[in-house]
Amino acid sequence: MENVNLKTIADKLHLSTATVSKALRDSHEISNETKQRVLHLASVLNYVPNPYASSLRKRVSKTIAIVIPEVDDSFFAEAINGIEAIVQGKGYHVLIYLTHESFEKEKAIFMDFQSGRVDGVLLSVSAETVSTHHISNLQSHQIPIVVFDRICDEISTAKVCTDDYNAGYTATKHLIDNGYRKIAYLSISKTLSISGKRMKGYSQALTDNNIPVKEAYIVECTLNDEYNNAVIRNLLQSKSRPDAIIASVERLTTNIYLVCQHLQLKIPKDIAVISFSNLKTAAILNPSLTTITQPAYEMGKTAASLLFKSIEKKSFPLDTVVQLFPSVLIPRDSTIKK
Amino acid sequence: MENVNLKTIADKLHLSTATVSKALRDSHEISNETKQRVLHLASVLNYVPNPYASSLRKRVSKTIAIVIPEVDDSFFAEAINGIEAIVQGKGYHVLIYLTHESFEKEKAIFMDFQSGRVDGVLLSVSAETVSTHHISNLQSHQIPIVVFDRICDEISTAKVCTDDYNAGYTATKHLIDNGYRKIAYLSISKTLSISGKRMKGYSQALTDNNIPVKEAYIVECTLNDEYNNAVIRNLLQSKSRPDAIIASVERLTTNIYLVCQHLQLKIPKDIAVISFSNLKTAAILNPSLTTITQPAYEMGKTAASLLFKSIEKKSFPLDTVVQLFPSVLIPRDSTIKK
DNA sequence: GTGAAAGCGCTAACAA
DNA sequence: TTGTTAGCGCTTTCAC
Repeated sequence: MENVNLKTIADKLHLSTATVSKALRDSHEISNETKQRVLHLASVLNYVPNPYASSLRKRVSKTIAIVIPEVDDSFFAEAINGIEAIVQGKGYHVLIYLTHESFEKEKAIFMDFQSGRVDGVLLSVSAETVSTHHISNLQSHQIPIVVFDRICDEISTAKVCTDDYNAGYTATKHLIDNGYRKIAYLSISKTLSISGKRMKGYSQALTDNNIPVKEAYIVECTLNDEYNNAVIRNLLQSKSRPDAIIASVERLTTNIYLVCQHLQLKIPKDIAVISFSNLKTAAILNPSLTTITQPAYEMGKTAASLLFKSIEKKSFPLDTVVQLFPSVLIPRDSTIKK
Repeated sequence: MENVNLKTIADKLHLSTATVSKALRDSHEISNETKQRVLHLASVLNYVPNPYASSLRKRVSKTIAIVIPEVDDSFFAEAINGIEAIVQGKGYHVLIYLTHESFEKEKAIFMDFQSGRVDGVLLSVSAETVSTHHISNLQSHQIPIVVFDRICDEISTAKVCTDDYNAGYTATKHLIDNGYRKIAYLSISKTLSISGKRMKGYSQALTDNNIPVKEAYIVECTLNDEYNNAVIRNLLQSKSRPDAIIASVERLTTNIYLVCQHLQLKIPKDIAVISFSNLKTAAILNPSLTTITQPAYEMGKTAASLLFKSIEKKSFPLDTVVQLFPSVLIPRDSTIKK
């Protein structure tokens, strides 16, 4: 099949490409009759404009990027759905990039964006991200960026997130209220802001309840299941075994449950478990899992909407926007002794 | 910050853009000294080539598309990881499109691809997809397509999938072997090939074991949780209640478990459950879930590799390739009475 | 209301 | 080895 372009149509109709172009974009300069003829032929010939020619000329790509650590996570999956709902309506396209928690990858991706490949970026930073030059650097190229969930306080742009300090505090308080005092916290990064804030909430809740914060109870996990299992096993076999665990990310849940099974520790009798999680299966786990759940879909929608506000009106001041969403603690059996 | 392009570099170095272009692409025509000077200045100026200019000129986008029904599903999430692993290595970019099971959306997306936006497409068809014109139409524009998991027999291109007939048969046989005979099948689409094949395996297994196939036991579900819950509730409250359920997609698991909880039906005593699923939490559900699990990551990798074979060598015959992966039945407590 | 011409940034053929 | 030129397909002045 031939590739049909403006010239094809122009030639057949004895018009110029300029006229055809304008007709297709419904310009007022063009007579109705011409518009009809052009539109008709275009549809007959199945004309689809070349987006790259248009991008090159207009310096606009009609494309945004989503840069996230991973997809195999309910929060990000749901957030993508929210983003997509907005993007869809705008007729934009979505490039997706997974950093797998690598700062190097994140930097390389952002470097590439200087090319004008995308009109805006939705970012959730990697666990390894320790500086924000790549971000501000891109901003200096007038590419709007909205960070969501895993934000960086340092960068000056719109932030869509939950109140992680409070969430950490609430989770810890919930455990304390249910009779647990030896509470461990599984982090995924020392540097990640959300992890840090959740942890601060955790420490503060302990302190407020006269429970000393124990270094040994703060454990850093990774992307590696083997490693995480080992770390969790160690924790649960240590002589001062905790009686509760807070998992700062969804994916640690399975590790914890399996290690407990393996060690024949009963949840919540021997050990309580609460997880930051959007897992649909939380309610049907054995036992059902108490979660801190974020409004992922709404956060995705909001992040995308903000980004488009800036794309559509570049004077829109992203840097002043902080959209804080409430996350909710959903108490289930994993933290409540019968 | 200024946008630096070939001309910027050429001017500063008193070279032509052609020379700079060639130098950057390490052409043998260019002297080493010139290459060094160009490379150096490019890195100093932070030059990033405009991908759309290059795409326009070379008629190659260095971009592929993933078109899938949804992301919030472990199979697709893992498949994306596999795809990304390959794409990453090729220096390609990934556009992602979610059809949310809508045939209309799928068609519109494929229509757009005629523009040359992508060099290839990885597709898992929507549940509503009833014809394949949009696919063959795109193929006639020389865009290679690889279908994975949810394939269409009619289209002539590479297919990466599991043996769904066998999987359906095996699942059913497993239930029969464990003493269940009133086995229901939850489908998501009458037209979807994988759903049909899994169902055929189901029927055949029943027939082979002298169990009549009951229409009432074959239930079509949707994307709507409310609706699915109602349908499942009906099924489980009917006077001829089944004693086992096969869920043809992962996301129905939570519905089934919750309805059972609600109706106070015990799994697997009152009702067995087996699901096509890649859920990481399968092993820690209450009770642990027997699954038919597909090698999603490998399938994603294979699909992407095949696509690139065709992109890189357009004579590569995709249409003869069918990569059948084995899915595995992982028996757990949800189908095995104690 | 329509068209000619220039140009977005890059690459490829061809000249020098 | 380097440069000139043309052009990918589209949009946008500006002239008619």
